[in-house]
Order: sequence, then C-alpha cells, then structure tokens
Amino acid sequence: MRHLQDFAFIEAVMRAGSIRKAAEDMNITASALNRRINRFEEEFGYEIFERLPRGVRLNPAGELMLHHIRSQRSDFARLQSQVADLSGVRRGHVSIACSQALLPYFLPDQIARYRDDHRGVTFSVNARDRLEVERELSTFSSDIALVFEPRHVVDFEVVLSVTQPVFGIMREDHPLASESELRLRDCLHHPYVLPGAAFAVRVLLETAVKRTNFERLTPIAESESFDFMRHYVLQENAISFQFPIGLNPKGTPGLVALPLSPRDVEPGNLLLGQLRGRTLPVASARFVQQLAQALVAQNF
Amino acid sequence: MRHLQDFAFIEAVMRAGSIRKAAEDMNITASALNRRINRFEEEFGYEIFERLPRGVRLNPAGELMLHHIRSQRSDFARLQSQVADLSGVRRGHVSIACSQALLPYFLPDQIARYRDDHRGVTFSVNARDRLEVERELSTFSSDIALVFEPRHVVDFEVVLSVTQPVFGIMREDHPLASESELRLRDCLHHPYVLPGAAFAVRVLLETAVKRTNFERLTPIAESESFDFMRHYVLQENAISFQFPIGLNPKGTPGLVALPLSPRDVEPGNLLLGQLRGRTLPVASARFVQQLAQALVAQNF
DNA sequence: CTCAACCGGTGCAAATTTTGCACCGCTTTT
DNA sequence: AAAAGCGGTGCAAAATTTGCACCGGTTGAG
Repeated sequence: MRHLQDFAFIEAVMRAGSIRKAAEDMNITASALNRRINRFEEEFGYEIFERLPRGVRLNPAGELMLHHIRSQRSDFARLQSQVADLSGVRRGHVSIACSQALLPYFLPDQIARYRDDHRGVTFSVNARDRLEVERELSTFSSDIALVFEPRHVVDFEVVLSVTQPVFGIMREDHPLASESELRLRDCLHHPYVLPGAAFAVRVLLETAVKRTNFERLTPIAESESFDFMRHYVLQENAISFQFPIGLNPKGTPGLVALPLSPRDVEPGNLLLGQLRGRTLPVASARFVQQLAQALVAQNF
Repeated sequence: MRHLQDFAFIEAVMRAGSIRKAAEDMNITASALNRRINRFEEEFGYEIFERLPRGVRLNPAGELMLHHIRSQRSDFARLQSQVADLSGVRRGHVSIACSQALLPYFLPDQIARYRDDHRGVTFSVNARDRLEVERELSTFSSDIALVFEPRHVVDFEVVLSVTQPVFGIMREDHPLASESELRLRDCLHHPYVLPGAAFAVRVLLETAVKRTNFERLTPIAESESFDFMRHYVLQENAISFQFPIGLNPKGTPGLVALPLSPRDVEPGNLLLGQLRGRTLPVASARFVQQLAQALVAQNF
C-alpha cells in the first residue's frame, strides 16, 4: 500500500543504521531516500533520526514513531483480514510465541485442527523465554503468547490461565517408577537433569527447594532441550522434569511420567495471552478462542 | 501528513455521496479523485465503494475501512501529542461529550484549571444524549465522555463513577422551600416541569414513579434546556429537577435547591468514560485524571 | 418519449513530484 | 595526509498526478 511506503523506508533506515546502506537495501538512491526521510520529518514536525558522524539512529521521538508504524501495520493487516473475512476468503497469518513444551504435540495438533477448517491461514511458531515474551508481543513480532510462568507485566494481557503440575520422567526400571505421585525429596536422592534458569520448570523446582530448606539443586546435566533431557534418562537411569503438555499423549515406550506432589512443588501456570489493549486480526482471535477451549477441556 | 491524504479523500467521498461532489469540496478534478479512489481500491485489493447510478456509497468493506481511518487518525494524533510531550511543548486537543449539566459550571471550571498549567491544550465540549455517547466515542468524535446514566454497553469503559441525588429547584416562597429533603409525593402535588425522555433526571423520576405506583408524570412544561426550566420556576411557582453539579455552587438568588429523598428516587450515576481499549492522547489522559480527582473530591 | 442533468470512467497532454547523478562539506579511520 | 563513509544539495531526467474534453449509462422532469 502506498501510504505505508514511507514507513517501510524508515524501518529500513533504522535497521541499516545509515541512509546510504538502507538505500542499497531498498534499491533506491541514497539521495532519494535522504529526501524522503527529510520530507517526512518536516511534515511530521519533529526529527525522527539523530544524525551521527557514522550514520543515523532513532531518537526518542523516532522510537515512538517506530512503535506507531508497527502498530499501524498490524492494524492494517487486521483490517485486510476482516475484509477478506466478509468476502468469504478467510485467510490470514497467526504468529505465536510459546514455551518449548508446546512445540512437539500441543501446537502441531491445534494448528492442524484449525487449518482443517481454514486452509488459507498460515502460522509462525517460535519458542521464547519467559522473559522474552513481553517484548515479542509489544513489538508486534507475535500476536499470541502461550507460555509457562511468564514474567507478569502490564503489557501482557492474560486471556486464559491453566495449571499443570511438574512431572518427573524416568525409565520404567527406575526405583521410583512404581509410585503414583513423586515426592521432591525422593527425586533429589537420585540423579536428575534440569533445564536452565530461564525455564519455568527450573524456577518452580528452585522455589520448592528454597521453601523446604533442602540443599541446593545439583543436576548431573543441564540443558535447554527437554528433548535431550528426556532421551538422556534412557541412557543413564536419571530423572528429568517436564510439563505433561510437552509429552507424547500416547506415552513413550520405556519411559514413565509421574506428577510431583503438589504439596512439594507448585504447579506451573500456563498463560495464554496477547498484547494488552490490542485487537487481534480475525484469524489470530479465532485461534486464541480455539486454544482457550482446548486448554480448558485439557484436550491434549 | 502525506500518507493520510487518501484517507481524507475517501472520507470526503463518503460524506458527499458522490465522487464529483467530493471533488468540488476538495478543490480537485473529479477525474483525479476518481483515479485516486480506483487506485486505492486496486492496491487495497477490495472495492470500498458501491457504485450506484446517482453516486457511490460505502460497502461493508468500506465501513471497516472508515473505522480504520478514524482510528488511525486518532492514533496519529496521540503519537504527535506524545512526541510534543517529550520535546516539552505540551500541546494537544481534548474533545469531550457530556451531559448538559456539566456545561455551565463544572467543565468550564475544570478546563480553566487545566489550561492554567497547559496553555497549549485546546478543548471541544459537546452536549450529548445518554444514547449518543457510545457512538460518539467509537467514531473517535470524542475522546472522553462524562454523562449521567449512559446506556451501558461493551465499548464504553468506565473510568470513574460518582452518584448525585436529583435536586428539586423552586422559588424561595414555594410551600416546600423550607424542607431539608424533598419527598417525591409532595413534589408531584405541586406543578412541575421536566426534561425530555432522553435525560437521566427524567429516566430516574419515571422509574421512581413506576415503582411507587403513583399516577403517571404530568409536567406542566417539558424542555431540553435545564436553563429554561430553572428560569421558568421563577415565573410560575413550580418545581424543576436537576443534578446539583449543574447548579451554581454559589446558589442563585431567589431559588432554593433541595435533594429528593434517596428513599423515593435513586441517585443518578455520573460516569466518566472512554472508548474501551483505547489509549488516549497524553493531554486527554491527563485531563481524565484531573476530572477523576475533582469528582471524587466533589470539588464543585 | 425525449432530453437535460448527473453519474463514474478514460485518453491525452500539461503540470507536478520524485529520482538519479555528480558533487559538497564533514568526520573518522588508516 | 589520504581514504572512506556519512548526510545533504543543485539540476536535469524520469515518473507520477492532474486537468480537460469526452464517452456511455441512468434518472427524472416536461
């Protein structure tokens, strides 16, 4: 669209850090781009870029403008989606930032279901830190967040919250494999692996250990990958910890998953959310609705 | 701004109902405007106007576009206000839709106080129906609403709610003028004037009368103007009804204002609100804050 | 039934705007 | 001291937008 052109150039300049580089990226002369930027600033009434000896950089007004540009783009996408909707085309794009646990089973299943009804809708799915989620939403990089224990801040609007206990994963021949519920003290007497500090499971376990005045956590291995940890316990007879939503609903041969007693470890909060105050595009809004239904029905 | 130009033309065409008339309004040739509209529709991917034999009209997609345009304008105004804010200029515009009662004393006082600190901020103030308020907000015609008993709907976000009893206004020599509190039954035994059905005072009185199973309300005069009614009781010795926020805080010579007993008539709810989910421009947001403070402190 | 009055749309040339090129002055880097 | 990069500018070419004249179609009054 014509009226978003200047915005594209501004973003390019911001990314490239200099007008000349941005001009190359956009296949345009530096002088033309320079004039566009200058004219834009003149019409807007304020400078957007700080002129440095080695290029340009957004000033505070420019930061506000950048946010405005992103918000406007997303609004426009929503408008197109709505219009497509009423002309019966039903298309759009949904971008999701989520915890790693959602990647293997839950989201693929939910997305497939959604696309059964709406073939025109495309998805992007990205695993993100509990801490990264807010920025992800507020820069409009993602429409929807589905995360365990995100840092709770003002810009994050919780649509739905469900709890899941932490599960211990072990081999069938593990001494604790026949229990119906795991006690934290018992688990810590055996070798175990843990995710890094950025993960909700780790946060919950650390909190539990602090509360019960045990010794510090001493995992035999630490990893960012729940997949790795789950497979590791098949090698060395250890325990790994994970939320059940990330487990194969049909179970894994040779592995047992048992919940940790809620008396020892708080269950994790899985929050479905979006940027506060934002009206999502039709496709995203409907997908949020579907996710909410699936989560309350525990359909996984 | 350049990128809002097309939007202005689209709005003009919508208002005029035909491209040719709009072209005249905008001091441009019909052919040029026609081409702008066509190009816009082509770039957007969908037609915005329905072509009729006698002109054009927005189709459903166009309605969505119109809303988008208005929202975008208002977003842009907010952006400018924010940028002005951080360059220390402090300017902006605040538009308010309110009940008639706020016009004579409360809002003039509040606006004057605000402008003492911020000379650059301008205001528009318009009296609106309880029913018109929501549309006023959702079309971005007003930023803020301050209304008695508005129809309560989803798009109206209540920032603050305060109650005021209905007062009876009469001459000093009226038989009831020496009471400390008015009973509805007593009032109705004397001649009285009432506002139209669109006014909160009337709604509250009608409700009260229905509840107590009195005869129907039979005013000797009906008017849209509380000013008229207040002056009328000086001529014929009647009672008029009004919220105290609309009365001169210093009193009016020859007139007495007495509250109706809360046992008979529910007090009116004065709601301060805005469009749900909207982020107001800085100037408007601060004025809302000031209004809220004044209202809770009953500074009037 | 006819015809004037409007309507949206289009071909073409004029007017306006945007772009590319060459170049300036400046700062940093080598 | 020279080279490399940067933003900014004058000027002519290129591209876009506009105005004018006109077309085909519909409406409504005489």
